[in-house]
Amino acid sequence: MAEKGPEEVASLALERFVPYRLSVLANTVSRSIADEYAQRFGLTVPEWRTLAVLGRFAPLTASGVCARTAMDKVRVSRAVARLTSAGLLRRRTDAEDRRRVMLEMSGAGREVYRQIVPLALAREAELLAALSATEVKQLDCLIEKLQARVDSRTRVRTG
Amino acid sequence: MAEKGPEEVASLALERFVPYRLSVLANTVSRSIADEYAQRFGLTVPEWRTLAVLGRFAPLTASGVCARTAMDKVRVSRAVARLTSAGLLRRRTDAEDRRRVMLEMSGAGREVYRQIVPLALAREAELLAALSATEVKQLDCLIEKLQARVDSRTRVRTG
DNA sequence: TTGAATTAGTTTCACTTGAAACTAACATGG
DNA sequence: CCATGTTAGTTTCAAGTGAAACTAATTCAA
Repeated sequence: MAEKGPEEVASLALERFVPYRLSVLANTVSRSIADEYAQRFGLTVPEWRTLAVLGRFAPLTASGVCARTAMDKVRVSRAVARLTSAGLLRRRTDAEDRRRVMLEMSGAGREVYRQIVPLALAREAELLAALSATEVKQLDCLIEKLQARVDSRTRVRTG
Repeated sequence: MAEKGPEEVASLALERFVPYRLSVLANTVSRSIADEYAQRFGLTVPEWRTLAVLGRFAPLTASGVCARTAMDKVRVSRAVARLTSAGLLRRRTDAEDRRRVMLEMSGAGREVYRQIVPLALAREAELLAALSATEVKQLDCLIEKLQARVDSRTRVRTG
């Protein structure tokens, strides 16, 4: 990309480097949303993600949560432990296979979920308000393609 | 976005949720590059970022590194400490203001930099190979707009 | 059967992280 | 001057993290 003479050392403009920019953007976004989850609901990101997938796919096993949240089993295990002791989740050992723990939200969990979903959607909308409808579609498409790219490179680590 | 009847609770498809997707993408990308830096050079991401900005703007103070890497002063302080003890950086107390530490790469640091820059650029190119030239420009533009959006919302924390 | 291999989930441990407290040096108003 | 405030950078401490080790349950092969 950058031209360089015979004696010149290649240099790199960090502020133009896509991996860096993606990382900064994603962290800024995550951080600001995470702060709000923490303040209003006392939830961390792994906890919120766990609720999010249980809101759509309950009951799920812990590994089902892993598969749908891109979190490893250690994070899921801890998120589930905290949510359970906070009374937001119910755990039930599967009778079919007693290694498995079936997870679903309690009434209190559903109540938190009911409140947090519109908030999450509003934050997303607020972010995407920086873009036109066309750009939002472009973004969707670009993320999809880039993720497919890195997935094909990186061996998928299913905890 | 999602339709819902009077009794239905709003739900959220995590796999379509932009903040989540951005986070997963950025982390996958960062992780795969970080693994390579670690294997080949024994460098962490904060260390590499520090070298990257010193490669273009040396000499810099620690807070200059902060400003150009979006890292807080604690991270920079530690990255600088490790790089210095690895012999890749030279620290010199500024005579003008003895609180300040002027940083620049040592010969060994420049050698590592010289090797790591092409590798970083190659990894970026490999990622962007998933996209057409037009899409690369779109990506650039979208990241810019989204970052500007979150910067205007989030108070900038200059350590 | 039964013993080896596999799978689900938890715990341990060494490491990273960042807010807050801290140290040292500079600036400024009285 | 000197006391008060501010700035540069470091250290502390209480979390979060994930690889590896672990426990317990299931499957599979001989």
